[in-house]
Amino acid sequence: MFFLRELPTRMMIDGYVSASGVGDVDTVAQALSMMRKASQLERILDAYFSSHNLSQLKFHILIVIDREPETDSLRQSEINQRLDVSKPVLHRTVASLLDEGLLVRSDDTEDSRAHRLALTDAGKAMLAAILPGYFVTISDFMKKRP
Amino acid sequence: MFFLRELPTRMMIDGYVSASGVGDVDTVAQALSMMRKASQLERILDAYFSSHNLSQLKFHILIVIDREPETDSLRQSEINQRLDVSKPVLHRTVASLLDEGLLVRSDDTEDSRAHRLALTDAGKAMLAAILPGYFVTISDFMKKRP
DNA sequence: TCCCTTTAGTTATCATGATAACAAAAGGAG
DNA sequence: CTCCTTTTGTTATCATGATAACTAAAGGGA
Repeated sequence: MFFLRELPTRMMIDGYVSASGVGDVDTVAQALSMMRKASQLERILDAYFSSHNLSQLKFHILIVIDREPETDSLRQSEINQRLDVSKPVLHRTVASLLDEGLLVRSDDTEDSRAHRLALTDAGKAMLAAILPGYFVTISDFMKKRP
Repeated sequence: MFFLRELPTRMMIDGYVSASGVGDVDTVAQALSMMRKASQLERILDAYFSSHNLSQLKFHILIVIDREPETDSLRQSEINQRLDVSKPVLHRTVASLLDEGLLVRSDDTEDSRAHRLALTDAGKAMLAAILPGYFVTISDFMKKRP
């Protein structure tokens, strides 16, 4: 999360940077602007997910399973390869999705340590319900803050 | 935080979006790319701050006090006007900075509820020590991922 | 086969974000 | 001045991110 409401002007960055003579002022200004904008959009999306009793991470878990071309289920470790999140957090969040009935777990026939995770009908319905608003929210934000 | 390692292709987005006929595919793809990039940079910066026993928020608190043109101290509420963070989190983090000796607190002569928060010499030294690496880190990242 | 390393998942604990609800002081209308 | 509202700061509690350390199964080489 990037908290600064008012970004530093190029002059301010220059005051900090050129004292040390490192880095490019315009590039830094552009990066700060990107981080601020992304944080604002993240706040808006979090509120949207929250209103559907979901979170960004839960949504991403559902999405990576849903978009898999060959199969309709993934192992936790396979989800981990696709999502940049720690194992314990993924574990806890998957447990929560199982509890809420959006995912089902079945044994993996090839590895007794692992399980396969698939969307339930409720999980598919949740994705279908949430996706249009997700894209509209993003489009609207980008329109207002290009 | 935006977790998806591999962004959806425009075709995939189109598969999701055009089913509902809402939003612009290219705009959404651009927004997702921005969020992913910002999250990656945030991870790198968090690691950098962490190596100095700091955090993004602590850094931003120091910065907004330091860059104030008229005065060398701010109230907690004034910091809150400049940083997009909740009051309790700001309170806790300011307490931590006071504890670490990077900030000092003095009474506010005009409002007995409030206090004024200023950088200590250690706080100024911390900023001076961390800023060059901060800008270099951002510059390097943007160079590698334009 | 036996042993060592790697992989899958889990548990415990901590760090850092949020909201709700509160006290106390300030401020303003009558 | 008195009362009501707003502002400032705080506490309690929860949500969600991380690391460290663990078990159990799989896999691979001598």
